Amino acid sequence: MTRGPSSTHRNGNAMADGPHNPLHLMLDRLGSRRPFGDEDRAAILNLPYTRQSLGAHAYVVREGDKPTHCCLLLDGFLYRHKVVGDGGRQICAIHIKGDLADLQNSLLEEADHSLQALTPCDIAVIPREAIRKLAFERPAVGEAMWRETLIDASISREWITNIGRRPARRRLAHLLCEYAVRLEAAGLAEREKYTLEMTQEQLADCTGLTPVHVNRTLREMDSEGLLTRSSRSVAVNDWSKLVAVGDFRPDYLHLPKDQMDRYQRGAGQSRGPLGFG
Amino acid sequence: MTRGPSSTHRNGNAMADGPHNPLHLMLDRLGSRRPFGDEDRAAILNLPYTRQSLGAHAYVVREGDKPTHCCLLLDGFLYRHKVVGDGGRQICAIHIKGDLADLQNSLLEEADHSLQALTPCDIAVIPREAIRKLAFERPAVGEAMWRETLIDASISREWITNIGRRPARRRLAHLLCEYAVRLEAAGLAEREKYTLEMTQEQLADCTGLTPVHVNRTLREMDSEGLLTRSSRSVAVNDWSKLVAVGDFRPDYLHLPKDQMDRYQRGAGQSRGPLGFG
DNA sequence: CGAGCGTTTGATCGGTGTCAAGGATCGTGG
DNA sequence: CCACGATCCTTGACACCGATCAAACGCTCG
Repeated sequence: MTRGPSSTHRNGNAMADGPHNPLHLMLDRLGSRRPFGDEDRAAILNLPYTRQSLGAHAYVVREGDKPTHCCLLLDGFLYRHKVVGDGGRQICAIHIKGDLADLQNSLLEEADHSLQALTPCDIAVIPREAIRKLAFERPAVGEAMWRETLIDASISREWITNIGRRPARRRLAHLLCEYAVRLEAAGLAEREKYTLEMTQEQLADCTGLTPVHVNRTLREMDSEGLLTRSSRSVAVNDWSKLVAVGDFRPDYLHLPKDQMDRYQRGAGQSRGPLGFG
Repeated sequence: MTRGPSSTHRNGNAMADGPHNPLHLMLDRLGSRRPFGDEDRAAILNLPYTRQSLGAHAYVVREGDKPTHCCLLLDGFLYRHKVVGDGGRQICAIHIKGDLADLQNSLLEEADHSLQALTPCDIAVIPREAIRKLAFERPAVGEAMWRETLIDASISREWITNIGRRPARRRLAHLLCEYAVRLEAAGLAEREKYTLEMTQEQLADCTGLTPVHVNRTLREMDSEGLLTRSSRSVAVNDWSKLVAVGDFRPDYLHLPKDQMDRYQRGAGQSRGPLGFG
């Protein structure tokens, strides 16, 4: 239940940019908007890190911890959540391969929420001091990291809106759209056919609903032909319809422009009133 | 309804740190955790800015805009909100005097939500390029600004949790606690007696409830003696009880340590089960 | 084959939303 | 200083979405 088993260690050195350095993932992510110069690249690839494997449900950070490291997700899925006084759990973010899952812990002293493995994961754990040093010595990298945290915050705002102002159907559809677009944008799946690595209980914790109600709603959407489920995988039968039901506009994901165009108007709707109640 | 009337202009110059420079507010906020050196201080105080007065409901930024400036709130209250397809509004943040209300717009190209005046406001509007330049040339300042955005994100996560997993009573109580603590921490009011600059409709838009239900719930809390309302001001009769009802733990606000101690345990409860349903 | 977990289903309850109307308050102009 | 309109607050009756409780079902993996 806590930290996973296998763990290799390795430090920055002259061979840092060998092809199997997992920090390439971080480099790609941070450099996606504007490519880095050689020195910036080298600085990222020379970051010290420890590689770890986590079993499902393993904690990376617990609420209240004073984190010493940040976490780059190399494979699998992580989620972040908070717990309320009566035991309820609220998931406030899902992370996919390539995400820097808790950059905020590099500057804030105490973790205000927990970070946990959704599926078995591989992560690279980077000392928070190294992250800070990099951020402030190499402005281009610092900007990219700051930017990542800002996008994370933008997604949080959309979740607030989703949970606060959309009924269950739309709420779930919106989550499915977001998940699909992020997976596809990361090159991990097609937006119309992917594996949803969440139980219905976890979906409920993302959306502020009950597992039972998630079940009924999903089932309803399935029987209407909106989507097709089998075990954990989801096939979206009609993307533009799902977008309409979910009231989904991807602007808040702040994707690179070329990617944005693919989602901008799944069916032509944008700000107008909603179809497909 | 849009931008307010009066507007003086002024640029960075040798007299920048005169006593009436409104950027002192920014300096105090950013330097609250760790004081700046002289050069950092000067760099902040020499930032170019334009001063503006806004009427209530005036927009500073609209969703979809490509902002060219960031906004330092000198006086009054601002709020940020998103609108869903069927017209519902969700407020996702409240800003008080001294807040840098939309720092994210310094790095993200397109505003993913609107920024609007809750009350008549004075703001200083700073070119986004100047903010970026400052952030990356003066690491100590950049770190403080990044940190501000991270705290903002932390509050967003708490709102997700509040809206997603707490019933109306707790939800409202939580919001009242947060507001009180932030006001007091900024030296603007006492946490047990302050003016709540929001209509019940706006409270509803913060909490994902209906105005009618906000009214009943508030009224119920009033008649129970939890709080006393008169026009817009709120007197908290029993802080520790409100904290208990609101399931409020202030850690997520990441206040400076000395301030934190005052709120940490209003009544001794912390993670345990809740009293006062 | 059994245990454990996740899904499905039905019956019922209750918290919040909706609709509608009346009352209070406040700023503004006559 | 009063009248007026606009905005906000208050209240009641009722509807409904989603929660709760409880049980059975179906995978999947030792």
